Amino acid sequence: MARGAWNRDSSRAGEETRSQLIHAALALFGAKGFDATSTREIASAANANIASIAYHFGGKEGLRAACADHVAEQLGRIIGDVVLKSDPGGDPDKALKIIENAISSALGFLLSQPQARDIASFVMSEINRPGAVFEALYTEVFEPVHTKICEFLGLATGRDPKDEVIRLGVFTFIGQLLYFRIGHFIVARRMEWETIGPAEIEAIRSVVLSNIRAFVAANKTGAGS
Amino acid sequence: MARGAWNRDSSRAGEETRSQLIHAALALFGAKGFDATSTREIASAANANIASIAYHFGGKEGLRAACADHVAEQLGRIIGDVVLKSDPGGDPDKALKIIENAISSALGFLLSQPQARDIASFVMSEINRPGAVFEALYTEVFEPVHTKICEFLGLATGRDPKDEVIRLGVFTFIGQLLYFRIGHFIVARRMEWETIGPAEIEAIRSVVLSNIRAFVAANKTGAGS
DNA sequence: GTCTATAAACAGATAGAC
DNA sequence: GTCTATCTGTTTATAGAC
Repeated sequence: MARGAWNRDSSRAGEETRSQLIHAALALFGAKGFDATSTREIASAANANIASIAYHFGGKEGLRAACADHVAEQLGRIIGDVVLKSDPGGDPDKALKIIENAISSALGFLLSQPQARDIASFVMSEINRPGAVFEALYTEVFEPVHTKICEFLGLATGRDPKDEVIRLGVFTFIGQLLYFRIGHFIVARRMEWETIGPAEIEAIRSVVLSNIRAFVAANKTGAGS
Repeated sequence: MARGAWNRDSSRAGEETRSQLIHAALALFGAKGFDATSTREIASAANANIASIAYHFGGKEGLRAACADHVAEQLGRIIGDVVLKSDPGGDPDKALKIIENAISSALGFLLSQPQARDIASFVMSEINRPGAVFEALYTEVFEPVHTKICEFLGLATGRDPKDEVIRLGVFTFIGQLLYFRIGHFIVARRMEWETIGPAEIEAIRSVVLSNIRAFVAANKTGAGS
């Protein structure tokens, strides 16, 4: 199924409906899962007609693909732009600072934006499903962002960005971030937090950033290895 | 719906069918999701009849609950026993060693056992759904294991196990582990690994354990804080 | 306990009026 | 582009024979 090749949308009203369908679908797919969400629910939530899904996206699968495109674009703006457009200019300290900023803003987005939960759930359910959605997310978001952070981490530690330790290290950073979104309820319960607000995010950020600095210190060339 | 209160299973054949249904369901729920899996598929995979699900579990929801019980029991044996029955005897070095062993075996289980993928997927989809399944997994697995590791980490760092930094720190450990299961395909693609075998697991283990030692070093009382 | 057959509800897709 | 009405297939649950 080709993505985004369904309708030419000659009118503005069509674009509006199309957009509302994507947003409603993303929220429902994220909250309940793709299979558990019926096209009737989506249309109802988007104040649109059931048949409009087939008209705009060719069917439920087309809507899933459109959601993936939307998510890739969103993530590109939120994470990608911050990371991809930063330039440490060869300064290791600046490189570490950029990584810290990227982690901070990613953490803020993941834990304070209501839409982040649905986006994260949607992405999480798609990254274990080999297919067009995975390919789009990987090549458009994961690969470029990971590569760029490896570049910065390589600079910060004085190692080759392609070094296995660097590439795996970046994944351990991402894992730490993500868990506080995935295990949201577990964390809140165990920490005895009613909600995860600014103060709680700050506590998490502090620990994660400390871990990243510890990684850099432990893996710096000349400082042991 | 009360869990496990459906049938008394007076015969051995009944127990056998019941067990096969749980195993088949867990594999399918994990691989495709609860909603995407039909009771027909489950019955077929378990070499049982469709009606047997209603007979043994009262319906599809009862089967989900039975899977949760089975998973809680499994995780209790695999992770829980290793962690819960270790005793560092007040020695900080031994405490760190126990944590390292626990992380190592959890990593081994997550990345090399075929069943781990389905269990992880199943758990992942349930921890964002407040309900009886979440409660069971939290009180029977997550809470006791997390508390115990906090105890060890407190001993290793010389801090109070209830310290916010310790409790959050343990979550960052778990996040690092889990990501290599959740982001399996992303990691493999980016690392240019065909599969994640013993050698690859060893590389991951090395980085994660190094991070944990760096955490302990950075958060030891007397060593800065 | 296990089976077949079927009921009742629901899914996604589509034809055709407007 | 949007709507109603409907087609076709599938779902879970269940009744009842064995």
